[in-house]
Amino acid sequence: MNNQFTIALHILGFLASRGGDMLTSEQMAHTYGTSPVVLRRVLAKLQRAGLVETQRGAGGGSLLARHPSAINLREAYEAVSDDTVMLARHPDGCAGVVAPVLGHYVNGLLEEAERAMLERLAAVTVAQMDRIVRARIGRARTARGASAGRRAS
Amino acid sequence: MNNQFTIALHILGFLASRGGDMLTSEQMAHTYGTSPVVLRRVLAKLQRAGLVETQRGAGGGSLLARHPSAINLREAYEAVSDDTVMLARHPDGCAGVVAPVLGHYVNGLLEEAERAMLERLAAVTVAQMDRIVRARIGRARTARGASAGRRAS
DNA sequence: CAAAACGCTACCAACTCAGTTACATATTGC
DNA sequence: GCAATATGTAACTGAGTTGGTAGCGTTTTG
Repeated sequence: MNNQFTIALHILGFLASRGGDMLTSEQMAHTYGTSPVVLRRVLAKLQRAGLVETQRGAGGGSLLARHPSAINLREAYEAVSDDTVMLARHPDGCAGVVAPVLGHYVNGLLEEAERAMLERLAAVTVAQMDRIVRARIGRARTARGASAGRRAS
Repeated sequence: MNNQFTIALHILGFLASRGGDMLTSEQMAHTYGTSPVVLRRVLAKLQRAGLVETQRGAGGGSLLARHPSAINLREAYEAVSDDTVMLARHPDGCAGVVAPVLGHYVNGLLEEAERAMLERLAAVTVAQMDRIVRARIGRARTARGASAGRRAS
């Protein structure tokens, strides 16, 4: 469920970059380099979480269910991670006096560490992501144009 | 390599709780609920990272290589995670104009999110962990004693 | 030399997961 | 209604991962 997060970010970022256009799973799968079915598996989770909407049939596809500024990356992570934790937890039923107490404390720590990561993800919205990607593409384009101009002159 | 982190924390915490005693992999494996070989696989990594020292032969075992206050949990994590990243990265070779740029940016974000988690882990030392576990065990003991006393009276 | 303990390799069973195939369903446009 | 297009989903497969086990060698103690 970890690679799915990367696919989810691709979907959200790609949809945002098209500014409201509907895109088919085929298109998104191709640009990511995977199969439409794999991509749709992620799309189904994002849909269940209310982040995208999809329409079936001819001319169908998917688009963002909310404004890009109202979707943060933590939501995307939670949409694709089915109740699994990132860091494995200490098992129950450890023997002795120390181990069970230690295990309980460690589990709390692991939870905190994960929360730190999720909060970092929550601080980024799809809109911010889109803005930066657009800027980079624009910069690359002008740089190319400038160097082409220099080369031409 | 993720469950190994939990085992690593068990090892470090358990060794600290014994205050410098040498413990065999058998003892530590039993309290965690796994086999000595599995535990030694983690022990080998901790040893390579310089966190524990082990002695072979009869009467052998392992102990912390440094003072518990000089070992933080991030070191433990890096000792057991062999160059693997926690969050899968965006693949190379995406098609189109947007996807490669988006992928590059997303990878930076994932790195930041992981760093946030590691920094949270780095803020905790084995000594702090040990102090809290000791306190909890002590509290549980007095509570048991008090309720036993109340019951007896 | 025997016992205890680690070190390491090889192998197995279970699990996960991306990818593929196949088929059902929904929508559009003729 | 029919054909074309797209999603929805289930089943299967092959690769990779991992915890557990067994076996053998090595080191240390007594």
